[in-house]
Amino acid sequence: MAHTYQFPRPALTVDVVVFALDDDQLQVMLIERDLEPFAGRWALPGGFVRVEETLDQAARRELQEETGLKDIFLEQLYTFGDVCRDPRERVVTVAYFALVNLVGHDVKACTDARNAAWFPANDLPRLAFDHRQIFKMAQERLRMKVRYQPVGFELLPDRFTLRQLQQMYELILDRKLDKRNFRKKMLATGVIQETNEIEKGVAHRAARLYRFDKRAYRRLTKQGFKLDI
Amino acid sequence: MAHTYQFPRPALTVDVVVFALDDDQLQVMLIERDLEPFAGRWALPGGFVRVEETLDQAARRELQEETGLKDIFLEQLYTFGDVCRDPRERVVTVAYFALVNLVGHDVKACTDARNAAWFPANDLPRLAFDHRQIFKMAQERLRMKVRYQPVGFELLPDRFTLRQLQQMYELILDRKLDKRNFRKKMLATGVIQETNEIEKGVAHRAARLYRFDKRAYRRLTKQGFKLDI
DNA sequence: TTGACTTAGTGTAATATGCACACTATATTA
DNA sequence: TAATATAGTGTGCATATTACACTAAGTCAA
Repeated sequence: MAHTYQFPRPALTVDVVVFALDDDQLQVMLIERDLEPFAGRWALPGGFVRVEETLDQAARRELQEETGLKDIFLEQLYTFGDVCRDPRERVVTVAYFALVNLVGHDVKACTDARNAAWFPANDLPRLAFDHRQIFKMAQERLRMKVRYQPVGFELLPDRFTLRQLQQMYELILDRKLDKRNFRKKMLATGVIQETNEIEKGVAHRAARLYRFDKRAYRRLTKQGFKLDI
Repeated sequence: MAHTYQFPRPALTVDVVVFALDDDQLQVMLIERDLEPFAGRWALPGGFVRVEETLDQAARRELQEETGLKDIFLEQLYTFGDVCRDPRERVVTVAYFALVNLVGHDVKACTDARNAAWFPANDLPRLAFDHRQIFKMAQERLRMKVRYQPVGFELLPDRFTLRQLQQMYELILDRKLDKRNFRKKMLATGVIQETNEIEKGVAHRAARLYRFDKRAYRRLTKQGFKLDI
């Protein structure tokens, strides 16, 4: 079925930069393209926006179809509209970034038979289209955002140690932080709460587990906060 | 001439929230719609993206066509893609925000015979479509941005007094600032330079004029800065 | 010319925040 | 039970933030 318009229209897509946290690496989800252009090259998950769905819905749908990830933190990043970013025709893409904790989110390799895999954020392969540029903006946004919003908890499991939390910040910001100052500041914000549990299965003194206080979390997500680290 | 695609495509537009600074008000540029839907209602300037132009180019072109404004500060804000934001058909719009100083930028009422005018930001009329929501996000972005980037100088004339600069911050942030602390901090950033000139035609002691240091300005625009006011 | 008025321009002291820094406690494993 | 690995904790110095009030210089009108 054909659709006809008086004036030519750009195609509209969404692309998603999904970040996850490995033990000691920040990871990004990529899929392998099987069609031209850039067949065989890795690319960000994404696809066309349908006329009956919002942009957010399109991003979530494509993400689930291509990687199996669902119900994750997703936020609009920027819209890329260079005329020649796709060699075939004019394609404007609304880029998103997403954060997910690896525990409880299996990546299936997936409905449209494309290969999906995690790559370390600081060692990505060559990407299709302008996806490298999109990734860089997502990384920059994550760095900025993490400093004044309690974002990033989405990268951790439900219960976590302060060590894990600090390591997350260190991976995102790409620098070492002082343990005592970090704990002091983080606890002062009130976003995390002590639990009675401690971690299990470690070959040394076990650390206390914390969880984040959803009430404070929501409040600070709106108001912003100063975690000047 | 008709254009046919295999799948339906949303229309793609740009809309621009233009801020300017009056003596004692933050102003926003609006145009009066002469066509349905929302005929007679005020709306943000904007229009369709052409396939041979980037999104930024589209925003600049529409702005010039509808308001006569050109060569102004322009930055992408967010892309609005709710399914029913335009009652006629699916329209996705890439919103921009712009800053302009009123001196030297006449608003003509304009090529496509629509009425263009400035309105005080805190007393806008009812707007067409979801433009109220777009405006609110632009205002919020401006508030956030002004605190850690030397943006906002675009709202002032080439030479300005510290009083004008402080008033601009007060209007954007909607709160009073301490004069001495403001001057201290602002001068400490190094973005503004003293000139030998003083203001003219005022009925009281004339204030020194300053200009902003373009070199420092560009550096701090990239690096970010902390003007914790 | 002078007095009234209006805004420009300036410094300090108290408080809060940021930052650097090292040892003891507790669990596991051999 | 000794070795090892990480957890967990406080202080002092430097810097930044804030609150706050008077004199200086110009215009204008009587």
